[in-house]
Amino acid sequence: MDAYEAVFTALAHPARRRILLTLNFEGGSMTAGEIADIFEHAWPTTTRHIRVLESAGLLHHEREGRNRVYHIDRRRLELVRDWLAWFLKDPH
Amino acid sequence: MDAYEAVFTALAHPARRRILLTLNFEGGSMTAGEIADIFEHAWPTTTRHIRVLESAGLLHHEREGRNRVYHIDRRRLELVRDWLAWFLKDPH
DNA sequence: ACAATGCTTAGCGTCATCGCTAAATATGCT
DNA sequence: AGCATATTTAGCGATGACGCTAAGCATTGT
Repeated sequence: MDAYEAVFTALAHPARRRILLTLNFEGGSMTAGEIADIFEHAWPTTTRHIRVLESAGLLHHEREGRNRVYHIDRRRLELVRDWLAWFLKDPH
Repeated sequence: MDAYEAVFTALAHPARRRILLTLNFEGGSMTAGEIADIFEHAWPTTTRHIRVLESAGLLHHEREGRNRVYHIDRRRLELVRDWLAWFLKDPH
């Protein structure tokens, strides 16, 4: 699966966009539990969304005791910005 | 369906991203047939992709004889750029 | 009026996505 | 060791996305 494909697919679901936004405004790092708490969804549902984001390279995680702390990778979003640049070259 | 949802969903499929890119480089306008020709897909498949793009507001069309000419709406892509801005505020 | 061209609509099959619940795993606490 | 906490993995069911073929419309040309 190529990079664009993975990233655009990851961004296609509102829950996943919301995870990224929340993570962003919380400073870039949150535990799985904190992320799960922003949704009404059952936790495993959120776990899967997180996995999609992570395998798109938009997140990565590290263990911290029994928590997993997820970090946003903002650089990965530049891929989208770069794709957009083909269209929005001239700022108007 | 809200605007972000429609646009991000539309961009999630490689065929649809390719339609936009091709349209962009061909000057912004192409007939349905020209668009269909860039794919191996059966024509109705492309018709549906076009419809997804159009209902996301990324395309609109007009009749011209028996052709339908599709135009890209680049302004609609600014929605994505604006969403990205939350993350990529400081240019780096 | 008829045929050809350009394109869409209808409808089907298959596979992926997304929600769920139940069970497993890993770490920490007593 | 045993229990609680944090989180994932497994697996199910419903719905939707996406490919296809066949049929339908509209416009143009003879």
